[in-house]
Amino acid sequence: MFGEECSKPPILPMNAPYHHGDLRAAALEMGMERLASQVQPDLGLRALARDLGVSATALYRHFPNKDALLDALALEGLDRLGQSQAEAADAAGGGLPGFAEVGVTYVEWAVQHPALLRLIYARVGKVDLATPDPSAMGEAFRQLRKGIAEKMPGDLAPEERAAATLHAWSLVHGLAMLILDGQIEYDPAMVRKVVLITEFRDS
Amino acid sequence: MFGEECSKPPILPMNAPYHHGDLRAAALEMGMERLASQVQPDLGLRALARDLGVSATALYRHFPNKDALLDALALEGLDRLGQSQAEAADAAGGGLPGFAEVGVTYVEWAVQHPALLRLIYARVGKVDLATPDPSAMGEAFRQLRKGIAEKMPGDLAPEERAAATLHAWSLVHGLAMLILDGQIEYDPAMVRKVVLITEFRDS
DNA sequence: TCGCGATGTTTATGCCGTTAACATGACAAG
DNA sequence: CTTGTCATGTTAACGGCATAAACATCGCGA
Repeated sequence: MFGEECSKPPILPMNAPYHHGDLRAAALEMGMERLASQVQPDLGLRALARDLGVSATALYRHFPNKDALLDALALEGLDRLGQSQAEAADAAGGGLPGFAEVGVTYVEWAVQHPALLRLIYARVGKVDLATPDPSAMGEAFRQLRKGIAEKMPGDLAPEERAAATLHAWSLVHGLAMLILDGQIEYDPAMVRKVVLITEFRDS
Repeated sequence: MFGEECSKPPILPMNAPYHHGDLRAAALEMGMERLASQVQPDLGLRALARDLGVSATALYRHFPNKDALLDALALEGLDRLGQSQAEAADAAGGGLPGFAEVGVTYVEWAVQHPALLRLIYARVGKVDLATPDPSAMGEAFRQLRKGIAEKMPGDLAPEERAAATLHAWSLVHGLAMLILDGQIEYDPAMVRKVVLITEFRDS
């Protein structure tokens, strides 16, 4: 396979319990690394398998297809995003300033994890919402939305509240996307200012 | 090629001046058709060529590569979007209500041309902004931004004005993207309400 | 000890974008 | 009218991709 003599794997740890150890985890880890370090990461099954020192089709023992692997990565990213927002909400304390801080955090997280955020929305756009599909993907996103709605302060009427939540989410998402697409340069002060325009004009 | 007898093209018009007539225009037209009628259009060179009744590599006489074809389609879409917004601005008259109407129009256009809007932003994200690249793509987008900024009413300080413009653009873009990704259902009344939250709170 | 199932490999199929070599046919120069 | 040239289109080929099927290997439990 690799050479005529010596052990099979080149430099890999010898304590591999199975053939590889834990290929699924290794693949996800490598995928997350690429999403974190590259702007347009190559997440092809062959490329991944190659750099994992494994044959081209080995990953099919752990994922039914490429989409499943991408979904798993997007799910992990969604979890991290929600976590960052929860931390920001706690750190800022409740109220209007806290809510604004959650929005700013969304944009900053997007800037720090551009490829991952893109993957998340690329994948979430392909799940069928009508079907009662409790796939982790849809559920995680429902959680994210719920989190936003819950942190929304104020004593508005339910309808106004829904509109305000949607407004806030749209604003930070659009701002993040425009920055990621290079349409506007990232300026933390500007981001904060733009987000606060809405939040602090409230009543 | 097609048969042993009769004319070469199956049912195509006989008045084709050249081999095909105008393959470039035909390819772009078919691409736009697919972008308009399909959610996830197949814009592969082979698929396009196949349905155009032409060999797989014929398009390379008119486009250096696939990206160039996609860029041409995105450029056309960008032009149509700008046109829609200009019309909306005129129809609504100036002032704050007119500006809000431009925003609503952006979202509605996105809903009516989802694949095309996606293509636009997918392509515009790949142009290098730093380089003095006066490619039609970058120029068209600068025009779009300028249009938004110009229609922005009010007598704010320049800095406030910039922030408000960015705010408005982010809001409608984010709203459009969330609808396209199926995160929120399209409701014209809700869209209008959400957009107006900002515009009309302006003192 | 043995075998079975999980994991990985090999091989193959059909798609894709892209290139190079060749064919065709419209139009201009002679 | 002839001829040549260039734009346009075709064929064949290369490498890469996702995926499937058949085969190989190894850990672990009966």
